[in-house]
Amino acid sequence: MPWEKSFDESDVIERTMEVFWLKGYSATSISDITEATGIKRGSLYNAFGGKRDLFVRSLLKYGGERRTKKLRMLETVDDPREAITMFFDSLVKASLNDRDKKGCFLFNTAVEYPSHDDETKRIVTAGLKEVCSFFEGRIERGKELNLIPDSVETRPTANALIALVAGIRVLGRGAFGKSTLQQIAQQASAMIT
Amino acid sequence: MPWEKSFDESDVIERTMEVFWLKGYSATSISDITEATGIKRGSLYNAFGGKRDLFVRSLLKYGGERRTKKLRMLETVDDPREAITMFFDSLVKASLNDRDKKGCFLFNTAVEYPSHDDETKRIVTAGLKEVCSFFEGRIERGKELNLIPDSVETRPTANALIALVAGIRVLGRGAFGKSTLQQIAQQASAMIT
DNA sequence: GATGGTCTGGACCGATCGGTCAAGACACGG
DNA sequence: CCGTGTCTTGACCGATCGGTCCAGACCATC
Repeated sequence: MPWEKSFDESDVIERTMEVFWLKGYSATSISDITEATGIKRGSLYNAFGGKRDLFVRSLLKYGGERRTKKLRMLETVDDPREAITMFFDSLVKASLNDRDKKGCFLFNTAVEYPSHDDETKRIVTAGLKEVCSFFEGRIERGKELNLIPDSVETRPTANALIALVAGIRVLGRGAFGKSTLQQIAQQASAMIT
Repeated sequence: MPWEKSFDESDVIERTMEVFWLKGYSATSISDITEATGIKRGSLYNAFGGKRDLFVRSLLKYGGERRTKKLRMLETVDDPREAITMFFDSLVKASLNDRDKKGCFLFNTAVEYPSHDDETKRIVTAGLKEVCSFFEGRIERGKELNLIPDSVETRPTANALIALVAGIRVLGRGAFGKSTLQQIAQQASAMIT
């Protein structure tokens, strides 16, 4: 058979993801993507389909490579309180190092809500639930180990934590500065003690 | 002099605001606005300028009429803890009654960050600071009245509260349901006791 | 009722949008 | 070295984008 593709699909999606991540779905044009990837229009459509397909692939790649890996790694930390604290610290660190102020692809997409179809919404919701489950799991584990008091209610606290994540990611897009984000992370840790 | 405008500018901005609020800046077209307002293209440009001007006017109207009025009203409540609780309750209620899932215009805009110019960013930041100041003021007042313990740190707590507001508004756009939002609000109240 | 000013409606503008397509470049099996 | 089938390229498509413009509708003034 004939002639392989001249590019690596995963690389192209990675670059595509960064454009969508920064500008959002509506404000990103196909031309933005061809410029960012160096792939010409026709090849893009031949390889991936249309704009929506590129977006969904980007979202899935974001979830699989960034979020899931990170959460699995944190679940190996002995002290579940530390796992949660580390999660928030890395969040703040990521926001401060984020020179383009991209924020979090997942939350950005959640806010773009009405521009997206059901499949996209489902992916976003699943991603958020995954983080939520991580918090719940760590809180429960902390109770088992008597590191987190039973007075901490698992579900409400997990939900509040993910709300704080949303806050850090949204406000970190430019509205608020370093010390503010750090204080939010500090309060998050305080919720589980 | 001749002939007044056939429409009320404030009404037109109100309808325009709702379109921007729902769809965001990039995904909203001038045609969307002419359809929502019934005002023809030429008149719109004659009266307001361009798309960006319409957006800024919408943002300012949102801040002045919705946020500021509400905060002033809540500041008259005797118990500052109750003022904060009421704020979160009304937030949850608004999110649940929000059939279009518009969320909060301010946070939606904050997430659309790179599509906007400096003036817009300034308006958004000022709006968020206003809410933050409200929280700080209420917490301080609560301490004066010995209703809020001194162990509650004013600034970090205020920042965490606004992060929770962001969370409710973002997650309330469709990802999470009623009980989740209520639990977040409940945790917010718990932070100041 | 003629004049002068503002506002309205909608045709029109070039640019750009997402998407298509056909011609050519290329690597394989025969 | 000739098909055969895939991938690349850039021209091209109709639709829509934000924005402009002007003829005509309209009211106040004289």
